[in-house]
Amino acid sequence: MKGIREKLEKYALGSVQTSGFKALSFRKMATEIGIKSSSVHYHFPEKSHLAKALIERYSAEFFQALDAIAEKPGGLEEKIIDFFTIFEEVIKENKLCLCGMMAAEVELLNDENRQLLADYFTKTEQWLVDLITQHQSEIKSSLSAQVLAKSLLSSLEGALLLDRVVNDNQRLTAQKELFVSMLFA
Amino acid sequence: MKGIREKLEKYALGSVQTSGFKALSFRKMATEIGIKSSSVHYHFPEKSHLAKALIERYSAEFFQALDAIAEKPGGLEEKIIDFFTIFEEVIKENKLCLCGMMAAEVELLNDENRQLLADYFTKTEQWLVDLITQHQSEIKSSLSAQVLAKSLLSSLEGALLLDRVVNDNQRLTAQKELFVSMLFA
DNA sequence: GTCTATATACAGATAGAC
DNA sequence: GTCTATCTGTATATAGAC
Repeated sequence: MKGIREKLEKYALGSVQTSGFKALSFRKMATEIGIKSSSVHYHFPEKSHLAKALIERYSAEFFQALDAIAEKPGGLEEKIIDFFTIFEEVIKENKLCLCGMMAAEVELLNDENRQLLADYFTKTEQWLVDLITQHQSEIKSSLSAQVLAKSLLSSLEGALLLDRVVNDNQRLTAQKELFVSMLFA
Repeated sequence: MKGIREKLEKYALGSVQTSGFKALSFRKMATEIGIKSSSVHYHFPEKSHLAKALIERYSAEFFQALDAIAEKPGGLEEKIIDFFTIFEEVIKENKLCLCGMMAAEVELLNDENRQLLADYFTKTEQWLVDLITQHQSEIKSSLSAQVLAKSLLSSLEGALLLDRVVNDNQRLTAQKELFVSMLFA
């Protein structure tokens, strides 16, 4: 079947966003999909290959969503709020951003996957820098676009991390209030 | 020996802050300290007991550091910068906050340890709320102390998470610049 | 308090049949 | 592509000697 690899990745993605990469086993994946663990190894010979596939897949879908935000008509405030919405959807499912989760486990990853993870963060920051720069006239902050971008992304990842533990979304809400107030109020 | 438990906790703390709780085994702890894994079970019958000891120990030392900041003479800006410094020391060692790391692994913890983890974050936020409220006249932000506290703590945890992956401290620096600018500039 | 020895379960990974 | 079977290593945890 062509769909098996797809099912494996889908399940693995949700599992890692919930419990982390270390806690995911080929046996659990196999049982969940209804095949044997040796068959999972056909699709992903080593677990690091699965990690790579997950980071690449998650990154591709994420940057596609960012492109959609960038291309939409509307001002910066609307686009920033759309950016927040991506993270709000994640916490609603009691998950973390895949790359935020794997960032905690970075010491367990090989060099290639560490680089893919770093790329996810730096490219997202660069997307924010470009967005802010294009709408520079709409904001009142004197901080550089670089500082705003790095602060915004790490603030959102941290808010997800803590909100899931405390079981609300107050930190995500607080971050939104703070950035909207600082940039547009 | 009385010092064995101490050595075990010290090693475990550093290991979890680096690689996470799931990746730490009683065997590694034992080998590191120079005893057998069965002896580790004498001190911590189950792994969850170790998790509890680590969270409680880390929290106690952290809140002690917060008390020292609160009792020191000086204005709010100085105290907030001292708060940042705690996190800067962590990233220098290429580690995460213990509770930030375990927040990623919260689904693997039992209810008691989840509660201890949630307490760490909410108590720290409350400490920040109290601090900000006491120095309300020194800040220029119109945001509530609650929003500022939740935003500040989660921003710092997120900055640690991302800086370790990208292998610099630019996000921690950006957060400091943003908060100092927003509150005091 | 630490040891040896062991129980039981699970991990990633591979060989070879079909 | 998936299977059975298996290898090798590791995990948490316990029993009982010293």
